Amino acid sequence: MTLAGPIQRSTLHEELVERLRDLIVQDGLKPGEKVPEKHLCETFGVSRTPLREALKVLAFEGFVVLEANRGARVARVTRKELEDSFALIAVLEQLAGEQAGRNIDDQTVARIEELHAAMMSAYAQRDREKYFQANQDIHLEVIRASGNTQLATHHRLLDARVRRARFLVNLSEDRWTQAVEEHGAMMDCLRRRDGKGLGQLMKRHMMNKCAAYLKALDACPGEDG
Amino acid sequence: MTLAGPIQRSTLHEELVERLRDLIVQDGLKPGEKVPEKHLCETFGVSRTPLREALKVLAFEGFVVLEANRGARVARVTRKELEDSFALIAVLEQLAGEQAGRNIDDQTVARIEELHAAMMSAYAQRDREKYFQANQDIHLEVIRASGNTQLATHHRLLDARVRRARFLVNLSEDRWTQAVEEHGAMMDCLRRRDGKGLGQLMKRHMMNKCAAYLKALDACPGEDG
DNA sequence: TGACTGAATTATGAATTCATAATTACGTTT
DNA sequence: AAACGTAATTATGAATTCATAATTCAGTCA
Repeated sequence: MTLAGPIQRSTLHEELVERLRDLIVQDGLKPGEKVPEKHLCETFGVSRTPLREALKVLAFEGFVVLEANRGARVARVTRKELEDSFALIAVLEQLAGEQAGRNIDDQTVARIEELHAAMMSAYAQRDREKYFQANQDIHLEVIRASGNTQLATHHRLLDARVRRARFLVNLSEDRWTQAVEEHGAMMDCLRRRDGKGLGQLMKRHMMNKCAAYLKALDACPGEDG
Repeated sequence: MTLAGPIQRSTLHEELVERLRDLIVQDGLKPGEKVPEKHLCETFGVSRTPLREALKVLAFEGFVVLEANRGARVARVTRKELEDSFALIAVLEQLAGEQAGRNIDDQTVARIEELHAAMMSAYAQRDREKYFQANQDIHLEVIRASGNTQLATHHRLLDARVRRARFLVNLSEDRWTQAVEEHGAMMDCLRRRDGKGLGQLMKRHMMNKCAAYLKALDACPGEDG
């Protein structure tokens, strides 16, 4: 996982947006810290112009806060904001489930079955990394299957917003078991093309996930207020 | 985009984001047109740097699309995107209604009562301008009352996305009557603090609004594909 | 010794400059 | 005259420069 070093892509600022966001999400830049423009320019090997364009985008996404003539600070994500974001993600996933129930094709269901199997295998092996990846992919596939591109866009934004919390906490054994059960129920709905049921399960699943994160964050000292 | 913290309108690029978005929403720049950087710099009296920073933000908001080495074009909002956006707005407003039912205080209810009265009076006088304003304010108050800042942020984004459609079509007499009835029912729920009911009504209200816009756009030639 | 003032330093917002990619215009060839 | 290829023009992405706001730090005075 390389976070520093020279870069190349179509436009510098796009790449910088990704890099900086990763830096923040993966806690390379701590909340409340001011973003050191000069230093980042040197580590990335770019001038200030594309970096500042990237900061404008990140400010819009909510990862940094711009203060007039005082540059950018990494945004503090409060517990309340986390709750709010999860509440939104929950209803977005509910909608995704509902619409996916109507629009999904057999091929996509088959792909999700595969991902689900991979996830279950990762669970059996207690491979957190693999589990998270498969889990994430399943949610993304359902969202894609909803056919609602706006939904996908906003979900991506919100997901990035809570990803740092996900990075900080380790899910408990109990929650893991519960999550696996929930995913099993979701697959049942998907096989029956029961969008309404799937939507409700996904919403509930998200709310449970939120509760688990908040509980874990309580035990994580120094995190927000 | 955090709503908290000190407001800074003191930077050029922020002002430019607003101005350019208004330009697009109010059809000053037509969809598909390329954004004339140089010309806009002259009319706004700024250099290219802040303008380009603003374009990056607008690209992430979805109002323009950036093509590598070919600058920015005004995004085409297809009928499908409009439908998708409205579907999202609908579930967001549903959530807002639900949460508002729990959190709202008497003072806010009173303010909404006033706005509702103003809206009804505008309806009686067939004053579209006033009606729209009061209508918009009511929705915003409910969203604010939900206490969910993330919800407010994303709603604002989506609303801007469909605002151009709102700008283009004139609501029909029938739809107007229907909308007023729906708002009446919403007020009833609000008085009873019935969040669940309010949420359902708001969702339905939005879906009806969407249907009305799409129908009106069908009669509006040259609009999307 | 500690708080306050003002100069020096640094960082930031914005303009300008520069290199290069893309588009247009023109001339050649068939 | 039409199509292709090349040169000139234009527009774009990024670096650099510049003016100013903010911060730091030294020196002074209580």
